[in-house]
Parts: sequence; C-alpha cells; structure tokens
Amino acid sequence: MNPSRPTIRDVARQAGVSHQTVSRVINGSEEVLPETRAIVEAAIEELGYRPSAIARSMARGSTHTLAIISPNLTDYTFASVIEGAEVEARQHNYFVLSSSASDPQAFQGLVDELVGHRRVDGLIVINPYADDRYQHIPNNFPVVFVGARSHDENVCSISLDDEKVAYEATQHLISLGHKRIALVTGPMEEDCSQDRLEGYRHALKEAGIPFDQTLVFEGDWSASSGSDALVDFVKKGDLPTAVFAQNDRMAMGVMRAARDANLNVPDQISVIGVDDMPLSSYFDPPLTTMRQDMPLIGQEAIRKLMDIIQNKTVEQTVLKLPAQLVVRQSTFKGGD
Amino acid sequence: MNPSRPTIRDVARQAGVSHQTVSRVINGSEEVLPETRAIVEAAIEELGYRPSAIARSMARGSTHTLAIISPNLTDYTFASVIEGAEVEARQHNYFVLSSSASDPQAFQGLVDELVGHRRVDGLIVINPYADDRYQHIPNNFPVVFVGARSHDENVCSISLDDEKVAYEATQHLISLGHKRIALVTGPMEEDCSQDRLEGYRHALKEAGIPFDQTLVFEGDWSASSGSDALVDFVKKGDLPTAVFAQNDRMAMGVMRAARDANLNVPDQISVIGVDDMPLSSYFDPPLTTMRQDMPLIGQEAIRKLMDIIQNKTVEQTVLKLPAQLVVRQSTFKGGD
DNA sequence: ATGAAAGCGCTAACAA
DNA sequence: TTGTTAGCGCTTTCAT
Repeated sequence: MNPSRPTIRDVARQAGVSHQTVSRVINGSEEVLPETRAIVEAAIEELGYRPSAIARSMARGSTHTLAIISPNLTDYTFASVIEGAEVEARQHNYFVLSSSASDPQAFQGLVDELVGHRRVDGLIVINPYADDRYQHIPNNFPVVFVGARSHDENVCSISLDDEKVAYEATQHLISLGHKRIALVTGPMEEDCSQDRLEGYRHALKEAGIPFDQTLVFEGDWSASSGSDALVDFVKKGDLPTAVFAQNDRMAMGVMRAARDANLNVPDQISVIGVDDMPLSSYFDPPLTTMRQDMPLIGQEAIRKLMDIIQNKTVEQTVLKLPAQLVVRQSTFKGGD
Repeated sequence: MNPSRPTIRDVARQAGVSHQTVSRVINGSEEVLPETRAIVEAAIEELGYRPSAIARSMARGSTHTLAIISPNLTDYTFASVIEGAEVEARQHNYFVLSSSASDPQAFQGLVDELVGHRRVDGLIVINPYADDRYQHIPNNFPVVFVGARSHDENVCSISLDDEKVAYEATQHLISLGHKRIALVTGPMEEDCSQDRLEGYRHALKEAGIPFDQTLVFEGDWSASSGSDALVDFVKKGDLPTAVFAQNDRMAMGVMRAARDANLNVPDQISVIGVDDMPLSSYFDPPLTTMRQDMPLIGQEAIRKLMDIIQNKTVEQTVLKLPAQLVVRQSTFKGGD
C-alpha cells in the first residue's frame, strides 16, 4: 500500500552492516556491539523502519495472533470476556481476532479458516453449548474453553463455578424464608444451565425443600423468556414467593411481567439474577444478583492459553471462578 | 506446532505436477486442464492440504486482515457496530482484529502496531471523540471513521445522522405538547453530543420555544449521569415536563431518579432516549426511543473500507444513517 | 496449459 | 561480534 516500506536490508545498507545484524538489533540480541547497535538504531530511525510481522510469522512459523470464537459479540457477558481477553493478550504482545459463530457449521468453518490456514497460534472458545463442536478442533492445538465443562481429556476450560453460584443464590432466597422458589434456566443444552440447576437443587435439598418440576421454566437468557416464565407460573396458579433467574436479563423479564400482573417485587415475589450487568442496579427495583467477573475469566483464559503455547504442556485444567452475592432490593423475606 | 503440514510442493509431488500448477488450482485459475485440476484436487484432499494464509500474505503483500479500534468492546453500541463489521468482513473473506484504546496514547500505540507492524489492510475507528487522533494514521491508509464527523478531507466517515435524530426526538416531545424540554447530553467533546444538541436546538427553534441553558445537563452516557441530571433539575426547581436523554442508558438513569423523586413517568415527566437497547422495552415504563441500527453502520463501514482498498479511491464520503422513532410508554402528552 | 526461477522480509544455522 | 547462506510457503514473472 505504502510506497514500499524499508526492509531489513535497506536498514543494513544504510548502516553499513549485514541484514543479519539488523535482525539481531531489532530482536534485542546481546551479541551486538553497543556502537554497532547505535548505528543500526540510527538507520532504523532515519528510514522509519518497522519490522513486518508477516515476514516474521513466515520465518518463525507462528503468528502471534489468537482467536476468540463466541456465539456473538454483543451479549454483555461475552463482550466482557472478550475485552478481558483482549487486554491481557495485548499485554503479551498478541492480537486477537474475535469472530462470532452462531451455529456449529459456522463454527467449523471458522476453525478451519483460523487454525487450518494457520492464522492463529491459539484459540479461545466461548462455548456455552454442550455439543461436540470442540471435536472440530485439531488435536493438540492450543485451545481454552470458556463457559463449558470439559468433555474431554487434555482440554482446558474456565468458567464461573455455576453450581456454587446457583447454590448461593438459592440459599440467599432460602435464608429469607422462601420455600416456593421458582427457577428460570437458560437453554438446557448448555452446561451452564444444567450446572446452575444442579446448584439450585442442591440448596433446596439441603434445606429440606422438595424439588418441584413445575417451578422450573426453561428460558433462553432473553428478557422476554423471563417474562414468559412468570406468566407461566401465574397461569399455573400457586405462585412461587421467589424466583431465581439464571441471568439478569431473564430476571428483568420476570420483574416486568410481575409488574404487569400486579405483583409487587419484592413484597409479593422476590427475584434474584446472575451477572450484575451494569444496568442491574437501575432496574426497578434494583436487582439482587450474583456478580461475576467476566473480564477476569477472559484474562485467565488468555493466561492459560499463553501457558499452553509456551510450555506446550497440554494438561487438562478446569478453573472455576466464584461469584459474589450483591443484595439489592428485589429480594425480601417471604415464605408462609 | 503440528508435525509439519503439507505444503504446496508436497501436493505437487503427490500429483506429479509442478507446485505452480497447484497454486493455480487453489487460486481457481482458468488455465488448468480439468483433468489436471482433478488430479491436484485429489492430492489436496488426500494430503489434507490447506494453504497457509501467512505465506500468502508474504507473497501478496496484503494480509487480508482489518482492524477496528474502539474505546471499549463491551458497550452495547460499540459491540453492535463491531459485530456488524465482523460479519460483513467475513463475507469478504477478511478477518478483523478488534482492540480497545481508551486514551489517545493507547490509540496511537495501537495504530502503530496495527498499521506499521502487523500491516493490516485497513482500519475502522470507532471514535466518538473530536480530538485529532486521526492525525496519527498514515496518510492514504485505508480508514473509515464511525461515529465522528470528518475533520479532514480524504477521510470517510459513517455515523448516525445525529442532528436529525435529535431533531426528531425533540419534535416528538414537542408534538406531545411539551414546552419545557430538558436535554441530557453525552460528553460535549464528542461530535455526537454536539450534533444532537444542535438537532435539539433546531427543533426548539422551529417550534418557537426559547433555548434554556439551565435545561441542559452534560452527562457521560452512563445511567448514573442520567440520574444526576434529573436530581439536578429537581434541585433547580421549575421542573421540565420532558427529558430528551441522548442515549438509553442515561434515559434509564433519568427514569430511576424520577421514581426516587416521586415523579411519575410519563404522567409528570416524559422521557425519550436514543439507541433502543435490547432491554429498553423492559424498562419501567418501557422507553420511547430513537432506534438506531448499529450493525448496519458496522456493515457499511466495512463496505466502504473494501471499496477504498480495492479501488484505491480515497474520496471523502460522509454517510449519515437515519434512526426510527419507537414510541413506547415513557412519553406522554404534557405541557402547561 | 504447464514449468522454472525469482523473490516477498524475515530468522536460523553456520562460518568467519 | 559479524556476515553468509538457506530457507519459511506461497505468488509472480517469464519461458516453454
């Protein structure tokens, strides 16, 4: 594009040394006389030389580029992971290509393009689906999964400790005296939803509250599915006194539908979510939720990936991060 | 990483042709006999050969990679632009590196790294700030600005038609009978905030309503700054009957503070925002807003960029997209 | 229609 | 400490 940028050889000529010496200088090799170095650096400065990452990749066989594949880039949860990852990657002098793949086919195409054509050194998959898309990734290729359990040996994954988070959320409700606690889940084919269901059941069991399938509604993470859930509970009669929504958006939908049904939150029905989105404290009422640190998850994912790439140690790691209960005004004592 | 993948020469050997013929086949050249092509394709298949993007970049001198620099990756507005851009770029077989740069210094560093070192083929800058960071970008480098006016010749920009959007929002309020219409702006150093102020003033003027500086509050796009705005108006006494917040988040803050001040929305005070975030219809009350299509902006940005890269035509283009009024329940007739 | 040679800009041996 | 010689895997002339 630019009228032929200077190359390592132009610099060499200008400095009166061999191109190899220039290479040594730009790579910070010790084996260069300070004065030689100075001359070369002067030449670099004068010519405005910048090494080409492509040529480097070519010679070294690695691109210093990573990729993140996410179902989408706009969901606040995903975007936060990506941002955390991006910042950490830059720290290590890596860039990251983020792409979205909504279906398995797009995912496979992306992996092929990214890994097959050797554009990237490593991969992070934000993959809430418990399908076997990881199968499409070549063996031994550096990859870290975010938000899904490991289904395989030799696969690293990082996620929220979903079971624990759900356990704690449910317990918060129980500690408030609630006994009829409804659950609004994400899509049940996602690990995350299942684990949170598990935590919910665990807390119930521990408190001696029988599990009631009619109090469980499968949503899809959207606010409208939260609304649907509450409408459904109302229709069934025998309302719950509290609802644990597996994310804040659905919690918001629950609250909205409650308002429409003339149910006061939290007086008549308590609601707790998961995420602590930036707007959660602005809901009406401000939402009690389990705060999770998504950027940290992204950061940890990159760290693990760097570790795999550098040490080629592909030992399985499963990291589960905690969340923190943030009590606001959507939960209140209840029960009979 | 992988035990040396097959190269073009391996395929050539396998197929009994020259590596050049293989090159022709993978590039879809016409000048290959169908039977030769078949043999080569069989060899490719058999060996599982995939061309190396790096080697291609090396030989062709272009990376088929674009970059997008945004203040952050999590803001819904930015993320939507990025996603729109990413999808469109994939369509053209380009990948995009998205990075965040919060301050001008980080921005400059990123540009240098991306353009000077990584040699991306083009750049999209999501740049709401009217500073001169574009100066750091080499002349004649393909770049498209999103969300900022052009301050220079030969620079392409795409954004919402901010003035018109603000004009229409204000007019909606006016048509409802409002005369005391407050404005909550984004940071005034952003083009976007200024243009929206302009549109607001324009609508006011046209309706013969005098502009009142005390009704203007400078926020920072955050919900809390929206709250601050309303608190400020309350403190000043002589409340507005309507508030135009320059984005939905601030509108949400306004509504929340109104509730806290026992002001009913929309009966006592109407509120309109801009964006139509996914959650806006779930606010209480559902927010009237100007819906903008951010993914489309991202898409258009990529299209323009592709055009610049391919045709090397760097003529200035300023594209301003419209927004659409979505009337929900936060605005109501008012006035004296 | 196909092949041979050269080169993209760098790094990695090895020599001097 | 520095220079020389080979590639990295492809595309691009230019022959054939």
